[in-house]
Amino acid sequence: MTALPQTFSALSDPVRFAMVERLLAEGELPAGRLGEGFDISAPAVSQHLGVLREAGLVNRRARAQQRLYSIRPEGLLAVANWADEARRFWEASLDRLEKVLGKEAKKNE
Amino acid sequence: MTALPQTFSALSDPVRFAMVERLLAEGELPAGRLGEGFDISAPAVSQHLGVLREAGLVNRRARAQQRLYSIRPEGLLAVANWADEARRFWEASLDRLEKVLGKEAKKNE
DNA sequence: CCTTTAATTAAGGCTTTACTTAAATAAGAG
DNA sequence: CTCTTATTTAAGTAAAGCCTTAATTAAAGG
Repeated sequence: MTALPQTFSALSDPVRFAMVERLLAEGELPAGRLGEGFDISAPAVSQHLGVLREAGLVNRRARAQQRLYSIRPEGLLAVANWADEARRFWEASLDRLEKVLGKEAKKNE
Repeated sequence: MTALPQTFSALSDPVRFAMVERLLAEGELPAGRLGEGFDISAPAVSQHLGVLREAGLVNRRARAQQRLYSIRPEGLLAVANWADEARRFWEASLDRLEKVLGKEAKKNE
C-alpha cells in the first residue's frame, strides 16, 4: 500500500535529493533555477523533476513559460512517519535487550 | 557528508525494504529466513543483504554456517532526522504562507 | 573424510535509469 | 508574425541494477 520504495527511489539520486533540499530551503523555484550547479542539460533537469513529481514529492504550476516547483509535504511526511515508526521498533528491541542483560547481571550477582 | 541518497537507494527496492521491515518487526534473522516469501534465489538474497550492509542499514554476525542480520539503528536514524528537519522546513513555509493569507484576510475585512 | 547445510562470490544476461542532442510546445517581447 | 526564453518530449546510448546458474567457502554431522 505504502509506495515508500518509490519515494526512496526518487530521493536516491544525488541530483534529485539536492533539488528537494533546495526546495525545502528556498521554497518554490522554476525548473531553470533548480538545474543550476549540476552541469547537466535542461532535459535532464526536466526528467529529474518528472521523477520527483511522479513520486508525489513536488507540485508544479505554470507562470508564463516557467514551471514553478515546490515541495508537496505528503510525500516527505510519509518518510518521516515511517522512520519514526521504525525508531519505535528498534527502541523496543533495545528494551528487550536490556531486560536480557538485566537478567544476566542478576545471574552474576 | 550525509550519504542519505545511498541509504534511500538501498531502501528503494521493494525486496530490501521488506527485509528491513521484517528485521524491525522480528529482530535478528539469518539470511535464509530473510529470503522467504520472495521467490528469488539465495544469491539474490545475499546480494540484497550486501547492499543493505554497504548502506550501513544492517549488521551481520556469524553463527555456525548462518549469517545473522539485524538492524543498525544509525542508518535509519539518519533518515528520521532528515525527514524531521525537512518537516520543520515546510512548516516554516506554511507559517509564512499563513502570514500572507492573514494579511489578505485583513485587506478583505 | 565425505556429505549436508548455509551462504557467498563469479560471470553473464536482460531491464531500467540517467544522460545526451534534436525537435516540439508555449508564452512574452518586438 | 517572428524571435527569444523556458521547458518538455522524443529517440538513442552507456552505465547501473537485479536476476540467474555455476562454482566456492565454511561449518557441522555421521
